[in-house]
Amino acid sequence: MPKYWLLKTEPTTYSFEQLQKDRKTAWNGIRNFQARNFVKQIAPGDLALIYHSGDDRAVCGISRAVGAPYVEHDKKKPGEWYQVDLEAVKPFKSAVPLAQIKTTPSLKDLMLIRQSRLSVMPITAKEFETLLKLGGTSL
DNA sequence: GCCAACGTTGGC
DNA sequence: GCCAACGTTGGC
Repeated sequence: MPKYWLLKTEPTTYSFEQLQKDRKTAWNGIRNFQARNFVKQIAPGDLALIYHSGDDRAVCGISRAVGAPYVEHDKKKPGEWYQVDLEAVKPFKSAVPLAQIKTTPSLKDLMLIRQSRLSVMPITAKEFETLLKLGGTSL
């Protein structure tokens, strides 16, 4: 069984649309211990929803991990950081805005809401399904 | 090791 | 533009 994740990105830096164009990318640049610990737990085949922070503030598509996480070194920030390769699966028919997430009772426990700065977080299968439904999309 | 100052992220 | 939350840095 795949696990489910929510990955946050600033769309002016790297957007889901860009991932669709690239088809596959190394999801990197994570420099936060809590987020890194989650990245290490991502397994090939896991599904990750992509959330745009900043002006969009919406969940806009589905991606899949295509390999195991691997080490990324950073001279400016010593330590072992991790990245993972993702492929675009499909965009949401309609993006699910943060405001809607906040008013949806079954999504009230999303870490996104409680800890807005965390960039990688696990979500439950139920939360994943709920978000897909709100986005008018199925796999 | 503590804490104040500062920087960054992200929402409003 | 502002503020809250959190992380980082540097003085002691």
